[in-house]
Amino acid sequence: MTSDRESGAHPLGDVDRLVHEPARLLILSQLYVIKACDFLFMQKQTGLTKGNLSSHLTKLEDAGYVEIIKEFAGKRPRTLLRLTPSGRQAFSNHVASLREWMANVPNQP
Amino acid sequence: MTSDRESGAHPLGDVDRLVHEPARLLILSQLYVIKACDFLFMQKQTGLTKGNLSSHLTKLEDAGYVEIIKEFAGKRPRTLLRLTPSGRQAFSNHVASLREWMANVPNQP
DNA sequence: GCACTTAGGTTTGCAGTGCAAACCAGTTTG
DNA sequence: CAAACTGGTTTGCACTGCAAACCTAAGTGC
Repeated sequence: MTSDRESGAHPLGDVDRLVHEPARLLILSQLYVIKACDFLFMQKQTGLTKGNLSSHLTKLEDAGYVEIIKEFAGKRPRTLLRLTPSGRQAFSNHVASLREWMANVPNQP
Repeated sequence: MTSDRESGAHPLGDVDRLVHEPARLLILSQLYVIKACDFLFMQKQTGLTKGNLSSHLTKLEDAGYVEIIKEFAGKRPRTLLRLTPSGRQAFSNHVASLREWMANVPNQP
């Protein structure tokens, strides 16, 4: 019964996979800077398909990382996206982990 | 018939998901520095379970990113791991993409 | 008024993946 | 000889990312 798994105290060992996903990194990094935008703007910025973007957003919303506000602009629906405080925190932590990890990766091939 | 998907020329848009996986980032970054090691050493370093490590290594081998050399140390089998040139290249590219992307992420919350 | 298109997304189907548990061949120990 | 350990590999499964298909409401041609 040797316990097989070791400590796991590595910078990347217990990374938040919800944040680590590339598409979501793009979404979060946008919101991290611009505070709020609508669905279509985000689609342009990230290059994702609507379906794809929609499901990533839902996932981020379920995690409490982004707030999805639906309102009407005139008579047309519009979806506003905003980073929640805990989303901001999670993203910031993730980037910090990456930076820390990368600090140990030498530059020269 | 609006084409839905946009260019996708973002730094993270077409990231190599084989490399991006956290467990594999750990493996590759180890090999990037130490040139070669055996299975158990890698397990200690990464904190992965054997099964998990084994399957990640197989995947990296299939991709041509690591070389898995089986030999005997006395009477006991030993598995040596080494980064291939293309693995080194792929990892290096990936880190470069991350660095580039992170350069646009502001430090302050 | 009525068909058709467009905007703005959501839901569905499916292939691919990461994970640990179960397994296995060979070796050492009691 | 049996039990336990080494050094891994294979299996089973739940989850996930993706694009295609779908949906509802607003505009447009006639």
